[in-house]
Amino acid sequence: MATAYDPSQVEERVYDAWEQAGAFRPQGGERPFTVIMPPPNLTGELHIGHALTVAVEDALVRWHRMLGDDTLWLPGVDHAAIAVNALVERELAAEGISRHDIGREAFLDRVWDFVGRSRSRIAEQHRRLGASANWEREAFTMDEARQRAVRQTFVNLYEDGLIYRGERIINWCVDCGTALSDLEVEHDDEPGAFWHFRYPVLDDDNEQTGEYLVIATTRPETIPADTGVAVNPEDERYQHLLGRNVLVPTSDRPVPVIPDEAVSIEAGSGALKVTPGHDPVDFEIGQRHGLPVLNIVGADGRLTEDAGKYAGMERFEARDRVVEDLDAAGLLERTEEYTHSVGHCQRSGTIVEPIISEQWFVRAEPLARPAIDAVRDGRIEFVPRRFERTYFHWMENIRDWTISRQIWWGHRIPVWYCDACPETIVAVEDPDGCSKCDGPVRQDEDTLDTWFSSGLWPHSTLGWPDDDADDLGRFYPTQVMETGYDIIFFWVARMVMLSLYNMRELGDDAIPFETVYLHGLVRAPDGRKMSKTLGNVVDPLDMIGQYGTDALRYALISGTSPGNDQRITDDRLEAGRNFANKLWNASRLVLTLIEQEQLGRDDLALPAVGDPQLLREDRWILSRLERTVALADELLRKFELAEALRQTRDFFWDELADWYLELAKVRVRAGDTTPLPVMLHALDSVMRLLHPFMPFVTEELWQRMTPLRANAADDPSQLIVARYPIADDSRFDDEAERELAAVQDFVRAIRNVRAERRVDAGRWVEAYIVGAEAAEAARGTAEALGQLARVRPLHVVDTPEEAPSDGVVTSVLPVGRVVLPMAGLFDLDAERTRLQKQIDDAANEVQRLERKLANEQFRTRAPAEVVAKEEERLATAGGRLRGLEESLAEIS
RNA sequence: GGGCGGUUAGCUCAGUUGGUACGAGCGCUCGCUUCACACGCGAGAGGUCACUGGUUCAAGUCCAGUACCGCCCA
Repeated sequence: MATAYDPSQVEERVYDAWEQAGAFRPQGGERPFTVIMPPPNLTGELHIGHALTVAVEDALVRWHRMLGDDTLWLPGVDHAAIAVNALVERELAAEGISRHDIGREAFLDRVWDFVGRSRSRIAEQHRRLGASANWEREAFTMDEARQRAVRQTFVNLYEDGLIYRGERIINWCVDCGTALSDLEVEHDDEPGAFWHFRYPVLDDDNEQTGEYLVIATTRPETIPADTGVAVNPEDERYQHLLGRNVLVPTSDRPVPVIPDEAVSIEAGSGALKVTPGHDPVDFEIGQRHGLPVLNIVGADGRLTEDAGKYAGMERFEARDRVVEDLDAAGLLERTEEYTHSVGHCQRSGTIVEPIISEQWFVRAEPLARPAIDAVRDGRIEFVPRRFERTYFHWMENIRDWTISRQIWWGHRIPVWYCDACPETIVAVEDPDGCSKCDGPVRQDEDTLDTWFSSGLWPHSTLGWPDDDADDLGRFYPTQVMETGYDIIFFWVARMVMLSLYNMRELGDDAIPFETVYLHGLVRAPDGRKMSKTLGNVVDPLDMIGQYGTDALRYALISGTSPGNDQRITDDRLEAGRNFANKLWNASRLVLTLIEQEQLGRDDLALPAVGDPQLLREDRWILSRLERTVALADELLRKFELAEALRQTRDFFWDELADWYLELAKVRVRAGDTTPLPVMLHALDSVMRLLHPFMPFVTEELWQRMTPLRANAADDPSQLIVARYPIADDSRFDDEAERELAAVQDFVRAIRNVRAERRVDAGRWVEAYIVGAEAAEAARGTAEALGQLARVRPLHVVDTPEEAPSDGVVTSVLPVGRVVLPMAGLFDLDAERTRLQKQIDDAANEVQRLERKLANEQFRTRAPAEVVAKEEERLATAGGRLRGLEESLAEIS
């Protein structure tokens, strides 16, 4: 074996072996454990966030697979309609053509080319990350099965009156050339201006009275679309103007002054221009007062004919021109700097334009109600819990969902219009002609929001709506949906709504998943969000190249806690690599020793509980192992992955490697091979415990060790499908744990004295251990204890009187004391200072405890166990103090 | 404007039902080519748990408020 672990020698080979063995397929079992992977976008490479998703989901999946559950992790890819549409349009633009030049069919051919390449790349990257996903079931939001699911859902919703078409004010992205839902608009505060314009007031004959109504706006370019001016009905300043008209200053068009509660008296001048065609709030005001709607911004962001002299101008250019013109006309009263919230398209970053447009909508409220109930009554649980509030808040204030998009890549809306009659046909199968008059039909040009199809993911991937979908019955509802908290609304909420709707025949089991586990963002080392523009993105494949997949996964898991962001730094990756290397070397030690001793399977069977072959340190490490197994199980069940990993790591490194292997080595060198079965068993368990987190190195080492194990015949040939450890509490051994804690204390105390007194690290010194009740443990482990502390000869005695008191350095511990004759190295002053310092510490401790126990309130109100514990502490500290004082007295 | 989260060792972060801060990794100091591992071993230093007040025998942990940082929604 090499002296260091080299991931590049292992990972690819191990992954292929798993896949060839069919280990990623559901293996059968009593309970299903299903996780549907959040489908990455078809665009681009996997980023570090995907790596976290894989690390967490794969850990859960591997754990459940090893528990013997019927485990399915179903991977897939999302077609990312707007993004991919734009990407291919950019490719075309580079060739100097637009999608309209080549037509819908040719355009989609090009997209499908791209799809093929991109999907295989994503799958390949997942393999590098070690994802044990069932690739045979890989799904795509645009494949045939998913197309059927989308159409069926659309038709059902339409027939139930939950999908409608209408003219509403929607968010329009001029760059993407499509409508967007509210969620796809991101609001940012931006510096802008508040322009105060004068609107001439008219009398009853529509003649100017010479009075002006001042109106403040951040969007002067929309003035030509004003169809009213609103004031608060309570506003004293404007009572006389109600019912009058004012002149729209760009257009010399009279519009009425109307009262509306929505207008704030304090904001601006207290008068609001009403532009129903270009503002959602104004749209509602306009509806209440029957104001006409003018649309003056076109789909390309340029002003339309209705904008009069501004027609044809780009919208922001028009803004400048309107300001200039009105200023020149003396109608600009003043300009105020103003920071306001501006909506941007999530994809393109372009400022979104609210416009009136005919679109398809989902009536959300009826779908939201059962979705609220499912979480309210606990059928679905969020981890961490606090996100349920966020979910409720959104669901309870839900608005209708704009689902049509004016792009070509995506699920085309399954609606046909008859050319010969007014009939509209909504159907799963393409109709041959009009169902009413048999005339020719045209399909709606638009496609659906990507999230409409991803909202069906938990059931569409399992075969819905096919009646004979075995997977649906076997794996639905799924157990865990693991994803980022940033897509609760986009995705999680919609999966709940649409799954409950489509699967409603199942009653309480219609839920798409039982638990929603939400991870946080992975940030750059400086705490900022990673972004391509900042240039601080961490590419997971680079990290794998440098440190190995296990190290990357260790770094991600150890830094994650549900719902919280984390930073990824080289430190963590190094820690992961070092840990893998430590596992490698500990295993190398054990394998080498077994080889040297020429032990066979029969010699390596772990002795049963109570077998005298097991010494106290054997019983100790086995006890600690079983406690770690119990703890890891408890933590994993609570989704506390980082803590489970840490506890296992600590057991392995701080107890097994640092102490047990060191103790055992001494015995083996002395010709006692009985620690080897214990070492082998402990390492075997550690590999199993860690496999979900660090699958490659554990699989590799386990396979090297397992042929040696006596009960290996019960095991499969690969760790990935072996059994996860279950705590055996008959191995718990409080006595051995107490005794070994004492041994560790003795060794540490001697090492501490040596370091403090600058004894050369290699030099052997004589020492006395005064053990009291720990004497037996010290005698039993004397050989190893001497080796670890580099002590020879070592005397274990029962009372202080049996140890020398002249020229010695003493440490008094709760479990006893250590005494080191220092001869030439002895320094009386230094020893007095040493002892005095220990006395001070002990005295402080005694004083603190005495004070606490003297408090009558504490004695009467605190639980008896707590009081007893404090009393015990006092006794120990008191004993230690007396011992120290005796030692000091002897040398004074 | 509403909601949520954060503020614990120099840095990044754990601390689940209130009972001596078990803290961890990295960094720092000192010493080690100890025959598994320098991707290592041993010994150390380092914290008024943001602030104020309250509940309690006892608060990093519960309650009220303040400050700063971040996120989401309107």
